[in-house]
Amino acid sequence: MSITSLLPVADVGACCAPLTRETLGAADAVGLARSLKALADPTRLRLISIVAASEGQEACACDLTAPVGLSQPTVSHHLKVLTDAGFLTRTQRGNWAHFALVPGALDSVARLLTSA
Amino acid sequence: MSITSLLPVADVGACCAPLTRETLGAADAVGLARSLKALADPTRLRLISIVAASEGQEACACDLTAPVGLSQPTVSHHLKVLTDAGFLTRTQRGNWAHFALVPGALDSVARLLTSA
DNA sequence: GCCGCGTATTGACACTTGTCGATATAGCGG
DNA sequence: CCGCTATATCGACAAGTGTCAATACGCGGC
Repeated sequence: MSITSLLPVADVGACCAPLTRETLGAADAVGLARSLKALADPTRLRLISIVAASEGQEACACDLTAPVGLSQPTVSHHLKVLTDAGFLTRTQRGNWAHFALVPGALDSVARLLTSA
Repeated sequence: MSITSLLPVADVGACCAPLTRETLGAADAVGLARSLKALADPTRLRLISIVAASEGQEACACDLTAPVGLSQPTVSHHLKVLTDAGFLTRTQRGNWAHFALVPGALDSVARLLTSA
């Protein structure tokens, strides 16, 4: 895990004007890039997708390992990255960990990329 | 440059339903991740932003090196990544290279991230 | 034809990242 | 209290990435 991910995360969307409206400051660019980096992995995209498709937009970690076909530690790692980046929330319920979409997090990033 | 970028690029948007509508297939996930990877760098975001803010959404490469404060080869590299990913187009005019935004490319990616 | 200028490519380097096996931690049921 | 199950962390490794200095390429002017 890089140092960068220890800095204030979950600032998704609390940023700036869309890319194409005015030129991005260096700091804003770093922040947006951090969010995009968290998304820029096929496995993580699929995990988000699966969670989003689950009812209540929430899924048990135990149901996430098989679909992506990777080892349990690896999936756990990806879930942590997504959680640290503010796209998922983690709640422990009994013995199981449940991950839910943070409403609006994806949309915030999308809004920054949109020109309209 | 990794092998992946040699595969059919510029397929931005010619993909699939939004992440949150239905679960992403493995292949689609790889494609979207590739697009996001191209964007997930502060320097590249700033380059896009500068190009977008230029008139005609087009800028000369000579005007792009100074603002980001990196060496000329590095900027050239980033511009190539963005071009290969289908976000910019390159046109040589005399001695100078001009880079323009591909209309709708960013929006296509944004649309895949949006739930609405 | 040669030179100078703008841009791209190459080679090298440190750093980051995705992955796994092994291990640690935490909660439940007996 | 003990073992079982689910999840997280650790350590290691290969592969990918951002950066630069050096060099090559291409075009216009002299």
